[in-house]
Amino acid sequence: MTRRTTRDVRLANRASVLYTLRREGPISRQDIAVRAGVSAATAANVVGQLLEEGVLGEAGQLPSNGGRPASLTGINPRYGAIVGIDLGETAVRLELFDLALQRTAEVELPVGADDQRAEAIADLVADGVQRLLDGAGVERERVLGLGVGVPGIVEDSSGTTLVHAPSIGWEGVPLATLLAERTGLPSFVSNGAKALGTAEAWFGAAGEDQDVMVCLIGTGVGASFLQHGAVYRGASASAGEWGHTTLVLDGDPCRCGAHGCLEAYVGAPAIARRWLAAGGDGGEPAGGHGDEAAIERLAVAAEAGDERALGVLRETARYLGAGVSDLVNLINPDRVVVGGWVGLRLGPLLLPLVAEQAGGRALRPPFEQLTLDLCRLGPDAVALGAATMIVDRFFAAGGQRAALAAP
Amino acid sequence: MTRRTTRDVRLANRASVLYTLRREGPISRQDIAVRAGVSAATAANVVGQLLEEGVLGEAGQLPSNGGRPASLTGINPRYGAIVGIDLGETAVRLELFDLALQRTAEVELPVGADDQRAEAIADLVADGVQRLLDGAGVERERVLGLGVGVPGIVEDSSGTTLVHAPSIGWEGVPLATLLAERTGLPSFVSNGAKALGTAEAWFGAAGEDQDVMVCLIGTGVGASFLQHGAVYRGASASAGEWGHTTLVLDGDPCRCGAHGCLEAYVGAPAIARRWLAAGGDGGEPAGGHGDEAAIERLAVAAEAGDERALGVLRETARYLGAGVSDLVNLINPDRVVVGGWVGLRLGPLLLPLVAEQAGGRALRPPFEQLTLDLCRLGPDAVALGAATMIVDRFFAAGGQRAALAAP
DNA sequence: GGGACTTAACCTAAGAGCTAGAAGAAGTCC
DNA sequence: GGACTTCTTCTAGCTCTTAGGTTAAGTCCC
Repeated sequence: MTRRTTRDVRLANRASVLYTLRREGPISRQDIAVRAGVSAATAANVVGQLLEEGVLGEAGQLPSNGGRPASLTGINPRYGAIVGIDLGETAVRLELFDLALQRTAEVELPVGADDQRAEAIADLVADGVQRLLDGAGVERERVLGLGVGVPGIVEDSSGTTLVHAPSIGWEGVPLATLLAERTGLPSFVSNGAKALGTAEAWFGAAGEDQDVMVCLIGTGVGASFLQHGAVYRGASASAGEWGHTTLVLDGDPCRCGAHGCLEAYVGAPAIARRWLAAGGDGGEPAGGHGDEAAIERLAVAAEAGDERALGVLRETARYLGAGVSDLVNLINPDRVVVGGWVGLRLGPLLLPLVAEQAGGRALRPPFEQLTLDLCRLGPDAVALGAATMIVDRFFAAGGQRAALAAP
Repeated sequence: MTRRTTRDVRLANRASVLYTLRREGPISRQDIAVRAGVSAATAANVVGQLLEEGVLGEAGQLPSNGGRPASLTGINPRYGAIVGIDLGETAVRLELFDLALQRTAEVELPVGADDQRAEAIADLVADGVQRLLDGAGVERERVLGLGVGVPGIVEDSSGTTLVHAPSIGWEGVPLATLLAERTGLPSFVSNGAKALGTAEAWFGAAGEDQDVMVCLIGTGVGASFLQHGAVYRGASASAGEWGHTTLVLDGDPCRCGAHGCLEAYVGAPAIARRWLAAGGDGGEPAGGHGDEAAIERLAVAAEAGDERALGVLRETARYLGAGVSDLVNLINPDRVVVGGWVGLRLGPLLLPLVAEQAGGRALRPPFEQLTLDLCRLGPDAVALGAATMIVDRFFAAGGQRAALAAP
C-alpha cells in the first residue's frame, strides 16, 4: 500500500504523467508539469524516459506565439495492443485496441448453448484472440494483456479469480488462469458491470476525483462503484450487486433465489410484465428475448404520451427511486449514472421520475449534492471497459509491462 | 493522493512506523523495520527523529539472549493529549486521552432540553474542555485536537463541516468551526457511528487490511464502513446511513420521513413494540426511555427460553438478516460487526439467527467468506472513537502537529 | 536583415531519502 | 578473558526532486 523508496516516487510520477496525457491529449511538457503536479524538470525527465521506452510519442508542435514553440507529447497508441473481451451468454465479442483505446479490430463468435463448458469457452476465446491478432497483423508480443468482462459474480479467492455465472452454468471457473495458459498473455477477468463502469469513468461522465455509482439496468441489474476513478471491488471482488439488495421483504421471487430483490422489480422482465399487465403491446409473445421488444414498445408508447405506458414508468420509477435512494443514503456518491440497455432506452423519460422518487425518500443532505444522469456509453462497451482495465493497471504501474504479468 | 517528492517518502515511513508501534506496542528498532516494511537503517533513522521530537519514547530493554539487548521504543503517551467528545441528546461527555489513547480524565455535562441551540452547546463544550484540562492539569498547548461524535448527519460542504441533527433541532450547524473558534484547538466533527467504527477498528475486531462494516443498532440504526482501517466517508461525508435503506417499500413509517426503512424494523422502538405486541413485559410504560427497559426484559426472557421472546428475535432477525444481506451483496465486506446497545444486548442470541437469515438471502460467494460477529466495544466508546480519529490523522500525517490544524 | 524579446526545453548543482553492508556497542557463555 | 550473538549506527552509493540558470527556437519591430 505505502510507497517506500525513492524509486516509487518516480513510478508515481510516471503514472501521474500517463493519466494526465490520457485525459488531456497531446500537450506540451510544461502543461504536463502543471497538470500532473510535478516540476517542469521532472516532467521533462519522465517524458524523456517514457518517450525512449516508446510509451509516449511526439505529437507535433504548437504554433509559436512569440517564443519557442511547444512540442507536444501524447500517449503512443502503437506502443502496444490490448484485447477486450465481452463474454456474453450467446456470443463472445473480442475487440482489439491500441494504447489510446481506439478499437482497431473485432471478432464476434457465437456460443452454442450446448457447449458452454469453461474449457470449451476458453478454447474458443484463445482461438478468437489468435484470429483477431492475425487479422490485424499484430504480433502477440505487442499485446499488453487480455481483459474479460463476464456476466456473473467474479470472486477473488486466495490468489485466483473464480467466476460464478449461473446463467451459463459456471461455478467457480478460474477463467483468468485458463486464458493465461492458453494465450500466454496476462489475463484479467472482471464482472461486466465493473468493466462498463470503468469505461464510463474514462470516457463518460464520471469525474476523476469523484465517487460515482454506475447503475446498469438490463435483463439483470448491477452496479459499479467508482471511488476516485477506480472500481471498488470489495473483499473478494464481488461488490456491486445492487440488483440483489432487498426492496420488498418477501416480495417477488428473483432469479437469484431470494425474494424481493431490486432486480425483480426493475429488471427488463419485470418491466415487460408490468407493461403487458397494463394492457401494453408486447410485440412478440413474452418470454425469451421478447423483453426487448416489449421494452421498445413501452418506450415508444411512453414517448407518444400513452397514459398506460407512463403509468408503467411511474411504477418502475417508484422502485428504482427507492433503489437509488438506498445508494445515496448508504454510499453517498457524488454522482449516480444510469445505463444498461433498459436504462438507456427508458432513461430520458424515466430519470426525472426516478429523481423525484429518490428525492422523496433519501436523506436530504446527501441527495442535495447528487447528480443523476444517463450513461454516455451503451451496454456494448463491455469489451472497451475490459480493455480499459488493462490499460488502467498498466498506467497505474507507471507504464511498466512487467507489472501486468504479476497479480 | 499521490506522493510527489522524496520528503513524502519520509512522511509515509514515519506514518508506517507510528501505526506499527501503536499496534504492536513497544518493540525494538529491528522489529520495527520488519513490521513496518522498511530497512533497519531507515527504521533507526525515523525512530531517532521521532524520539527527538518526543512522539516516541524509550520503553526499557529486552533481556539479552546472547547478544546486545534490544532497546524498546513505543508511542510516548505524554507527547500530547486529545479530547474526545460524545455529543448526545441529553448530555455531553468529554474525555481526555493521552497519545496512547488511554483515558486520563472525563467530564459529563447535562444538556437542558430547552437550550440545544448550537451556540449554547458550543459554549458548553468549550467550557467543558477548559474544565477537563484544568482538572487534569494539562496545558492547552499540549492538546493535539478535539474530536467530536454527533448524533446525526455530518456533511462536508465546500470546505466546512455541517451537522444536521433533527433530534436536537440542528440544521446545517458548522460545529467544528464554532468549537475551533471557542477553544483555539483543531476540531474535527464526525458522525457518532463513524467514530465508533474507528474505535472498533483500532481496539476491536476489525483487521487492518480488511473491509469491515460496523453496524450499530440502538434507538437509531447506522453503520460505519472501514476500508483497510480507514472510515469511508463518501462524497460529502455522510456515507453509512444503513438504517435508512429500504427494506419494505412503502412499509412502516420511519422518523426520517420515509417509509419502510431498516431502522423502522430493527431500531429499539420497533423491537420493543414487537415485544409488547407479543404480550411481553415492557417494564415501564412504553415510549420515551421505556425502550431500554423493554429490550432488557426481552433479552432476559429470551435467555430464559421464553418462546414469545424467541419469536420476537426470530422476526427481528428476519429484517436484520435482510439488511445484512444487502450489505454483503452491495459492499462485499470481509467482516460485519454488530454493535450498538441493542445489538450488543441481544447479539448473542440474535446473531446466529441473523446469520441464518442473511445466508438464505445473500449471494453465496460473498457470503461464504464473510465473518459476522459482535462489536468488542460498547456504545459508550463514541468519545474514544472521536479521539481516535484525531490520533489517526496525526499518525497519517507522519506525526506532524501542523497537519492537524489544516483540513 | 538584425537585435530585442518571449517562450519552451534542457542542464546542473544542491538537498533529501533509501538501501546494503561494514563497523561499533553491549551483552552471554564457556 | 575471548569467542560468539544480536542490536544499533555509520558510510558510501544511488535515485529522485527542485530551483534556477542556460540553451534553443521562434516572433516582432525598427
